[in-house]
Amino acid sequence: MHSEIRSANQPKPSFIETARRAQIIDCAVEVIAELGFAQASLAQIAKRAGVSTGVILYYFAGKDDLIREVGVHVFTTGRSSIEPLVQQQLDARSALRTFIEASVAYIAANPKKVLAIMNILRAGRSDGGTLKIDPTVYQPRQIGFRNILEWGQRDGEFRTFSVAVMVETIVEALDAIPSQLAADPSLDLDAYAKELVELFDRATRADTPVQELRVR
Amino acid sequence: MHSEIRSANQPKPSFIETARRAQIIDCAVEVIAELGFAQASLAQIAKRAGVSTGVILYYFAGKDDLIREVGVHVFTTGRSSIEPLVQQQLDARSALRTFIEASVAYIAANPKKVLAIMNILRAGRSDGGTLKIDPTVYQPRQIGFRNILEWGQRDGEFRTFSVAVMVETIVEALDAIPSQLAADPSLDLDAYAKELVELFDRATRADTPVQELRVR
Amino acid sequence: MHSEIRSANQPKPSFIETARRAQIIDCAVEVIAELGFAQASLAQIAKRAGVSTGVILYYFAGKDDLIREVGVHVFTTGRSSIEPLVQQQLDARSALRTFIEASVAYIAANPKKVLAIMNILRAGRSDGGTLKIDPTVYQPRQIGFRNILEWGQRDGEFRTFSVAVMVETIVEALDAIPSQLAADPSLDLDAYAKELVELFDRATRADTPVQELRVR
Amino acid sequence: MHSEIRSANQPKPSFIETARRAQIIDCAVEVIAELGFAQASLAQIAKRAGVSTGVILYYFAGKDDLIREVGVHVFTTGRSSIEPLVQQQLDARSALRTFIEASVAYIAANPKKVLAIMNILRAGRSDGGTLKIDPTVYQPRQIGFRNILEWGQRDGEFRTFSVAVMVETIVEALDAIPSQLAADPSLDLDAYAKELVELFDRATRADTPVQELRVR
DNA sequence: TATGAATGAGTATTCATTCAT
DNA sequence: CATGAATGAATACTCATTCAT
Repeated sequence: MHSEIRSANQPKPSFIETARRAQIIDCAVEVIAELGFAQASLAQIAKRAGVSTGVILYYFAGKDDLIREVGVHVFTTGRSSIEPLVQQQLDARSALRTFIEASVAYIAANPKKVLAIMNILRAGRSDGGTLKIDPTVYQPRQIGFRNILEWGQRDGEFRTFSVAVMVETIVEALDAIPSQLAADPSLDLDAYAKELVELFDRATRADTPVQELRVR
Repeated sequence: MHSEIRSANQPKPSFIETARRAQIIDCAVEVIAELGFAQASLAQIAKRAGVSTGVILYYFAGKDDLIREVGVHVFTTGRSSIEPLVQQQLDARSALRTFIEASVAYIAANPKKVLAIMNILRAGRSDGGTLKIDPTVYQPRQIGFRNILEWGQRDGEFRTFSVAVMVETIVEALDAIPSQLAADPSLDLDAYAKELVELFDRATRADTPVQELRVR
Repeated sequence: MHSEIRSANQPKPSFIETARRAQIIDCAVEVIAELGFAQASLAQIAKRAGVSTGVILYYFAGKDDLIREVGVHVFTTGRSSIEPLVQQQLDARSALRTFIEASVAYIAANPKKVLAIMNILRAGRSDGGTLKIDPTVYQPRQIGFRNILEWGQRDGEFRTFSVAVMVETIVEALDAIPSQLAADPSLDLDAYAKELVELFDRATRADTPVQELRVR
Repeated sequence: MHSEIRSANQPKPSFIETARRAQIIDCAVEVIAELGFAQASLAQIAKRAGVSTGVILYYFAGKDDLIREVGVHVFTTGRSSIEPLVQQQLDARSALRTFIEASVAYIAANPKKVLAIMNILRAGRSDGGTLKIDPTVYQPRQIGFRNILEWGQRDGEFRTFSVAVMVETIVEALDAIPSQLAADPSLDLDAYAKELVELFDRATRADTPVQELRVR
C-alpha cells in the first residue's frame, strides 16, 4: 500500500487515498514552512492534519517518502504554472524574462509551498547522505533555464558567458525570495521581479544591439 | 570556563584551552560540512575530535554556543581576508569586483568552513525561533555590498536599481558556490569568479560610458 | 495524549490508557517511596513497570507532569477518605481528633503513597524554583486544620494560640510518620494516633472546663 | 589526605587545611540552603568558594563525605550552643522549655545552616540507600529530648505519654521552622518559640497541679 | 482504513570523579 | 596544594517506526 508497492500492483488509487495523500502533503508543507524542516516531525504534521501519525505512515513509506512527495508536488505544480507561459515566448530574451516573472508570481501565489521546499532543500542531506529531494524533481528548472540561455547564445541575443554559472545565479536569486517574503510579508514581489528581470537581462544580453527591454 | 563567563573574569585562556577550542571548532566545521547540520550531533563532533562529548561541553556552554562560535570564527577570518583588499579600491566598480573575487578566493581556500556556515545558516531557526548565528556576525557582509552599491550609484558608476535586491542576488550567488564545490571539487573557481564579476558588472554599471571592464 | 491536551479535547481516555497511567503512577509511587525522590529516575520507574521509558513520556507530558499527577492522586484519595469523616463532627474538638485519626489511618492504609509524597515535597524545589507539587493540591489539608482550629477558638473549645504555628506543628507531626513507619514497619499506628490526639487535644483545649476527652 | 586516611596517620591538620575545610563547608551550607540539595553540585559549591572542584575532592573523600561533614559541623555547633543552657535547668519542665527556646534561637542565629541541614536530611537517601548524614550526628538531639521527657515523667512533672511520639513531634515542629523562615524572613521567631513552648508544656505536663508556666 | 500503543535509538546536558601537571 | 582537563555514566526527552487491533 505504500507508494513503492503501490506503483507496482495498484494502478488505481482510491478517491479517499488521493485525498488523504493530498491533505497530508498540504499539512506537511504548512508545518515545514512555519516551523522549519528540523521542527517538522511526523507528530507535528499529523497533529496539523488531525490524524494519527500512523496514517501518514500508512500512505507514505516513511518520512523520507513524504518529504520526497512534497517536493514532487510543489515542483510539479510550479512547473505546470510556469512552463506554458515560457513556451509561448518566441525569443530567448522574452523567455528568460517570462521564466523569472512566472517564477516570482508562483512564489507570490504559493509562498508556503515554496518556502517549505526551500527549507527542505537547504536542510542538507538525509542520514545516508542522499538528498532529501531527488534531483530529477528539481533539475528540470535548471534545465529550463539552461535551454533558454543556450538558445539565446545560439541566436546571438545573449553574450558569451558560462551557462552553468548564470543558471545557478538566477536560480539562487529566485530561491532567496521565499525566506525574505516570510521575514517581510509586505515585500513587493512585482517590483522584485522587475529588478531581477532587468538585472539578468543586462547580465545576459549581447553588447551591440543596445535595444531596450520593453516593459510589459 | 565557558565563553561567556570567560570573557568577564579570565583574561588569559590557557594554551591547551585555545588549542582544544580551535580543534573542536575545526571538527565541528568538518562534520557540519560533510554530514549537514542536522546530522552534526555533539557525539559526531566529539568522535571526529577523538574526545568524549563531555569535553565539548567543558569548553563550550552548549551546542548553541559551539555553533555560534563556529559562525564567529568563519565570518571573522573571512572578513579579515576580504575587507582589506576591498578597502584599497578607489572606485565602486573595482570594489565590487574585488569583493566578489576575494569572496570566491576565500571559499576556494576554505571550502569546508564556508560550506559548514551555509549548512548552519540554511538549516533554519532554532527551537526558540532564534537564529543559530547572530545577524551581527553575518550581516556585515551584506552591509559591505550595500555600501559599495550605494557608493557606485552616488558616483554615477552604477545605474539605478534596488540595492536590496542586488545585494541579495550577489550574496546568494556567492553562497551557492560551496555546495557546488562540494559536489564537484574540480570546479574552476577562478573562472567562476570571473563569470560572476562580469555578470554583476554588467548588471550594475551605468549605461552611457560603455567602458570595458579591464581584465586583471 | 498528554494530560493537558487531553482535558481539552479528548473527554474519554481509553481503558488501556487509564490503566497504564494508573500503573505508572503506582510504580512511580513505589520507586519514590523506596529509593527516594532523587533516585527516582524515569528509567527506574519504567523498569519497575516493565516498560520502556518512552511509555511514560507517551502518557505523561514529562517527568514533572508525572510527579504532579502522583501528588494529585495521593492527595485526592487521601482527602476523600478523610474529609467526609471530619465533616460529620459537630464540635471542633471532635473534628480535630477525627482529622488526626483519619490521617493516621490513611497513612496506615497507604504507607507507600504517603511516603512517596513526603519524599517529593521534602525534596525541595525544581530547577526553575517552582514547587514539584502545586500548593493547591496539598494546601487544602492545612486549610482544613486551620478552619477547625479557628472554629474551636470561636466556640471557646480551644484556648488562644497561634493557629499558624499549631497547624504547622500538627501537619509536621503527621508527616513525620511515613518515614518512621518505613524504618520500622511494626510501628503501632493506632497507638501513635491516640498519642497525637491526646497531645494536640491538650495543646489546644481551653483551660476551664477540664472536661475529659472521651475515648472512643 | 582525605579525611578517613587523615584520622589514621596525620594527627595535626595544618592551618591551611582547617581553613579550607571550614571555607568549603560554609560554601556548601550556603549553596544547599539557597539552591536546595538537588541543585547543590560540587561545581556550584566550588564556584561559590572561588576554587576548582578538585580542591573540594582534595579535602573531602567525595561529595558524600563533604555532606556528612556539613552535618557534623552544623549539629556540633548547634549542640554546643544549646546543651549548656539546657543543662543548667533544675527541672524537666524548664529544661524542655529551654531546649525549645534555644533551638529556635539557634535557627534564628543560623538560618542558612539549619536550612541546609533540613534540605540534606529531607532529600532522602544516597544511592546505596544509606542516609546522607549519620544518625549518630543528629540523634543526640532526640536523645536529649528523650532524657528530659523521661526525667519529667519520673519526677511527676509530666503526664504519661509515649516519649517516642512526643520527641518526634517536638523535633519535627522545630525542623519545620527553617523552611518557613526561608519563605518568610519576617517570621517572628520569638513568638514562634513562645507558642511552641506553651504548646508542648500543655502537651506534656501532669494534670493535677495546674501550676502556671512562668513567663521569663 | 485508521488508531493508539509501544519501542529503541539518538539527542543535549549534568555531574562526581580521576589524574597529570 | 591546587588546577584544569577529561571521562563516563546517568539524566530527561524526541522521534520515526512497528504492530496489534
